[in-house]
Amino acid sequence: MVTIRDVAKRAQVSVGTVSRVLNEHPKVRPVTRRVVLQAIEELGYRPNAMARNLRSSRTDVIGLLFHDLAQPMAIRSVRGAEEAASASGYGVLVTDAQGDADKQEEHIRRLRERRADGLIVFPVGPRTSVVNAVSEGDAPMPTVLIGQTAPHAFLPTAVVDEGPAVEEAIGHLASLGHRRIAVVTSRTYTNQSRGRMFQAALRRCGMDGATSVVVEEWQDAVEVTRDLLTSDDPPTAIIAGTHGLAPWVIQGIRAAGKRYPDDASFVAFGESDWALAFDPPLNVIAVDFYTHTRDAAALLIRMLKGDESAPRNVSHQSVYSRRGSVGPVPALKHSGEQR
Amino acid sequence: MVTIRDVAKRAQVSVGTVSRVLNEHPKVRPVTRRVVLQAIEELGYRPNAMARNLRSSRTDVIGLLFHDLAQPMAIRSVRGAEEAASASGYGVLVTDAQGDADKQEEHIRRLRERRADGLIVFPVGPRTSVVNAVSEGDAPMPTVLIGQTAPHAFLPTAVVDEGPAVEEAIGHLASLGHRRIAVVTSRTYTNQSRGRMFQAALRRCGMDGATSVVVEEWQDAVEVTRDLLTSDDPPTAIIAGTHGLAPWVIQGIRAAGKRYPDDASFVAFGESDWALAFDPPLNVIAVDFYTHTRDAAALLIRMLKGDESAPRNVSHQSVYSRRGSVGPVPALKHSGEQR
DNA sequence: CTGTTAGCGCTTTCAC
DNA sequence: GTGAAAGCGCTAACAG
Repeated sequence: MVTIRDVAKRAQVSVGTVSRVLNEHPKVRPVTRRVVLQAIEELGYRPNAMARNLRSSRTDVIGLLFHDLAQPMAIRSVRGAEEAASASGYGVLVTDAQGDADKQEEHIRRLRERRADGLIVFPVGPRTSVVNAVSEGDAPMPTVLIGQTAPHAFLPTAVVDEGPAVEEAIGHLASLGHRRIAVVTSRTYTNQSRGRMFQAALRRCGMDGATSVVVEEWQDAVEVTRDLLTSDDPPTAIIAGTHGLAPWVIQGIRAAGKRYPDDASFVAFGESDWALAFDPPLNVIAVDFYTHTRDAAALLIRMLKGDESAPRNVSHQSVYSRRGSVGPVPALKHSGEQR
Repeated sequence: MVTIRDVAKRAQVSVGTVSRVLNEHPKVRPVTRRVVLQAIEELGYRPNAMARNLRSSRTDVIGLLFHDLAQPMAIRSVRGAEEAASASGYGVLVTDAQGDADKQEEHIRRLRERRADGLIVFPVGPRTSVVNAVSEGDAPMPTVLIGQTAPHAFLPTAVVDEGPAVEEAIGHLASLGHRRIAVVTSRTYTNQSRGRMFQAALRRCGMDGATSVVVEEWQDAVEVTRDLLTSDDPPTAIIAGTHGLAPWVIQGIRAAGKRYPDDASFVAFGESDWALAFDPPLNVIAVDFYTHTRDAAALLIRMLKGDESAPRNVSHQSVYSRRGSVGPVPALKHSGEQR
């Protein structure tokens, strides 16, 4: 392996000088600089990041910890983080808690051992678990939380503000006469604060709440949806709490012998190209996780660089997109089957 | 920061001994071991991976380099690699070449500087570019290529064997009378060897080739598909060369005022839950990239651990799933519109 | 401007 | 079994 000493020898300078040109220190004579650069070139020298890390106690790596990497939004987040990180010379270490708070803590612990410079977390379970894990030890690990609903008191947060979009969606349903709504969610993504916000919105629109079903595996949503729709008192609208559930809910609607939006309206959280490919296309409540996580990573990196003017939180609003999967409740249409 | 010296002091032993218990060296007296462990516990000591790395010249990190992280299969691969790595105490650094061979080389260079222990690459452009970049310098970086069609001569390869599935799909189409096929692919995923294999299969089935269109952006597939289908001599079957294209092709079919499978058959490369949610569901040619990349990562890790009995390549076959998006060519159905 | 030097925290001989 | 000591390759502080 070719080290900084080899370069120094070849360039007839000291290692200190080589280090200086490597780190773009201003006080290096242009001639010296050129000689060193040439030696580096000739030797094909690559600085050893490990040694550099040890010395500077930085790794230029940020951790990206997911509650569940199987969520369709995850890939957009990975891309966003990778893009922001890459642009600043950082690397992104991706880990997956698989919906398990214990795994989440274990991953945080590992990332601390690896001395990741910072961390972005999509939390699973109570946030305190994350807070404890990142602040464990002497120096807490700089962390940006991906926030559900509200910023966190201790940790900088990239908040996904779903409130207005949810209100709008519920209002839309209410205006079309819907009173009985069912929400299907997955075990790996149960967001309590969203649940509360949701219930509040429902009440405000004159509904007394929604049936909520949590499925273990996404495909279980087929059966769950079918049963819901074929029950004695079926909901008139179904909401998929996570984008991964949407294709299964759609199959469930079909399995019940129904169609949206005529027999039941359908709204999904999350967005994908597929939502537009259906006929009619799907109404969704979604935030752009690519941008969101890119901004979260950018914020983290500003923090890491000691940028005092960095904001404490960033926020993006979810948007409710009206397409074709929501319609009036069947009862209100009476007979005559329009459309 | 609490270091190994602090632990040694507290446990009244030397740093060497602490290091030994840390590394589960067999020759440590159980009593000593316990005392050290206790000191570690009390001090909340976490070994510093950077120092360890420098000393052992291993980082326990593998790089995962994508040709295009926006491909829907990417997330499955990330999960597979993360799972295999995590299970063996490795971390996964994810990078994205965004369809650009130069970026690919740049990322490989960066990963070498970071001293990633190994690398998994979904190559973009000529493989030689990857081979050069990983073998640059004194010690080549252990690398597993994700293979398109065939294993590589120099690098261990995780081969996606698409041959039989493609043959079967083409045969299926041929048996239903299809003679004019169009393939829509994306700029960021153009696989030359697949193209050749494809043409060979077509010829074998008595077709003289397929129209092939490369789109710049996925959504361009809408227009392209519509134009194809409304031309004077439209293809009777459309193939989406990448799963990300499928929803757009579907929209294109609709934009042309047509329906699959009646007016044109449709097959997509790649798989997703959405393919099952359509009515009728989509025929696909796909390999399980979760398993595939998990196995690729496992192979890499075996290599890194010096496992001589590790196979040189691994391989998974693509599968052609017949669902409902392929039917007889319109002309053969004459009038009478069955179904 | 440049050379010299002292470690960063850990693993790993080499003695005892 | 355990301790002492020599660095891994680099950065930064201090002289000059």
